[in-house]
Amino acid sequence: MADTPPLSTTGNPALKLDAQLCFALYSTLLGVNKVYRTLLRELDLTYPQYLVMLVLWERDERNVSDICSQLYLETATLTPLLKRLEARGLVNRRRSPSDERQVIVSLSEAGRALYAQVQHIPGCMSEALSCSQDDIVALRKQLLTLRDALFQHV
Amino acid sequence: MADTPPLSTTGNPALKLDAQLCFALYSTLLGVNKVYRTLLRELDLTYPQYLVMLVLWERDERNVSDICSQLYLETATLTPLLKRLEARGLVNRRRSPSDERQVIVSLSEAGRALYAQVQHIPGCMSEALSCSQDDIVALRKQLLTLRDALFQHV
DNA sequence: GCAATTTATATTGTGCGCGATGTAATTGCA
DNA sequence: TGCAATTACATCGCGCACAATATAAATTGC
Repeated sequence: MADTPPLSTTGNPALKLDAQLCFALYSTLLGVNKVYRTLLRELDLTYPQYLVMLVLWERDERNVSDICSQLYLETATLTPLLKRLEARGLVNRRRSPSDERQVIVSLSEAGRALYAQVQHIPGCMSEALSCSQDDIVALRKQLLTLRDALFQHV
Repeated sequence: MADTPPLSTTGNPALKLDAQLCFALYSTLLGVNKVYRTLLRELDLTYPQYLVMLVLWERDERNVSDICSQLYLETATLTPLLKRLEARGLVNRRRSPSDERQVIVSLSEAGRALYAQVQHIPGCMSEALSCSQDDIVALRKQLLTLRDALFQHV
């Protein structure tokens, strides 16, 4: 039954695209990225670069693995990204004197100053989501539960 | 106020990473991809490739822009992906005789046969999400509402 | 009937995102 | 003390994802 030729009327309903939570997540994120691209274009930042700036604005002087774990990314992703931010003059990178294996990432003056230029972004995104603040809070909570389950599973 | 040096106690609360719905979405999708990578490794498929196969299993013989619009992707993303699936022998690509601009994508015999090998995947993913079916349905619905708002906004 | 426009797909360049692998610094422990 | 194991980061290769651009086919307007 399950492995018969997949005609739309006979296929496994769980394999239908429009039934899948993961595709809803995936395609929604495509939309999020699209909106962020327009919001961040004038700052010449990508969304992942913006995320790195957000974590540094919250707490400066962090090593790479700190940033990795907060953003759920691998160093293979962040090392080149941080080098691009350094090349743009937004962050500095230096080895920790106490542990030469660690690279300490810190905001440059320009990186700190950029904070003033992103104040409107949460509001713009909120508007794009056109969704009540209560819904946003509830949805965020549900997603974090999912995220924990997914990362725990692997 | 908003553009003072971003100390963690004085910064704009809306710019805190852990308050952001979009980061919850982003990081949750990283987890989804991680789980799919392990599930799809034995089939040697990536998640976007799996999505293309899903849409073809639902309805075969579709042109590229059909697939693009159903997956919310651009042709610049799908054209190389489809060529890789063709090189793997899972799909065929041919120009439409009635409109030479269109490329019709269809399942090969191997592509159809692969359907039998993915029957367990929704169940595995469901388990990884460790979340009630009702929650999944509700969450999916909320995400689709968000997605519509985001794509309408741009 | 043919130029202008639109449509469908392809190409190029840039930036993620990560598995696999490498290297140097540090730690642990016999 | 010495050396194996671990940790922190970097590098490489591949596959998305898309903006910008190109090209050819089809359609429209006149």
